Amino acid sequence: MILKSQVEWALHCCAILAGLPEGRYLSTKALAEFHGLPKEYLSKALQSLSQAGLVHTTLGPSGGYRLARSPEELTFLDIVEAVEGKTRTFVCNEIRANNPCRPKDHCDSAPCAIARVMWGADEAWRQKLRSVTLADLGRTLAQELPPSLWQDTIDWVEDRAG
Amino acid sequence: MILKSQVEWALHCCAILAGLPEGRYLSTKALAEFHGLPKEYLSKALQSLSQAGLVHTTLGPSGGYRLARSPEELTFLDIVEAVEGKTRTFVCNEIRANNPCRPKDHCDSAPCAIARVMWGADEAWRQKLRSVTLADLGRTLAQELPPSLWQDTIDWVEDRAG
DNA sequence: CTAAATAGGGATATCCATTGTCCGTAATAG
DNA sequence: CTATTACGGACAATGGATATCCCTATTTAG
Ligand code: SF4
Ligand code: SF4
Repeated sequence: MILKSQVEWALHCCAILAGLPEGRYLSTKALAEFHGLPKEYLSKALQSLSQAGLVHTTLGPSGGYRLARSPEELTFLDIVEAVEGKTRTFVCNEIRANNPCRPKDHCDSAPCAIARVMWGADEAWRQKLRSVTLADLGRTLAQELPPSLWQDTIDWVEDRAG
Repeated sequence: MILKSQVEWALHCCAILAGLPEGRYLSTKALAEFHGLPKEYLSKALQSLSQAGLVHTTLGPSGGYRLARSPEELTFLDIVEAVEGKTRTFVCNEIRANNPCRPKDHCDSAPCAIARVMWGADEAWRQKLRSVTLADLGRTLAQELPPSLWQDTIDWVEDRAG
């Protein structure tokens, strides 16, 4: 059970978009070149972000993507769920219904204990992702990256932004 | 990103094994019939449990599986990791290495901030699973299931146990 | 106005993990 | 000895993830 690589791509792209000057847009082409990713396929991930309403887009030359909300209001969970979907990682196939001892008219009112535990763990995972915003990530990166690399990256983005 | 169904199967089988009288064994065949699952494939899941040391096995007629430890010492995480593996759900492909601004001699000492957040969420998920034991599950089930069904199931298992 | 660049989306091919089946081998109980 | 079992290797079927290609509508640059 491994998250799709599109999740990593989307997170990186959002991290870059978070540093974009107000009102500017960055194209799929620029994002793909920056990360060394296949442009067409990365486009699918960005479309997921767009459909989820996390980013805003414009067409034409100098078009592309920008964040739809402030980095303070965009969490890791938003991005992960946009790409990976909101389905819980544990699916219950109701195999308890096959229990040969069970009377035919028996009807289960509630999800069983096993499913509840698994869903609880799933929720803990989501809660952790919900607790970190893009703004938090930006602060950490600014602290940890060598200042020159950080500045060069900002310049590169600004240069390619439409 | 969805857990394999073998995880659900393994959890259900362990729940049954937890109710097995001391020293008795329950075969793949019985477990498969009880849950309405393909015997050969369920066998793979049980082999995973065996390789992880969670269950003890014997061969021959009246052979099968029993728990290797007390239900108090067996957590959901043990079972999930035995079947699903211990690999973290977020894999880092080091796409930051493709950043065109990065000097060629640059060497990343630590995993980046994005990966750390994702791995933190993964750990929260595991921690939650680690906090529930098979004994906890047994107590919940005994409380929630209709007493007659509970008793019938115990009898069925006892009848099929070698 | 025209041409180039862009997001979006459908169709398709490839790869790979999951799911499932089959069979041979060694061990063990009766 | 015989039936039953766990175990493991080989293999097929399925489906989701990955990746590419191409067409369309829209918008900006010139
Ligand atoms: S996880 Fe619970 S609800 Fe789902 S099949 Fe198993 S017993 Fe039933
Ligand atoms: S998640 Fe972090 S370590 Fe992994 S590729 Fe992205 S930046 Fe690099």
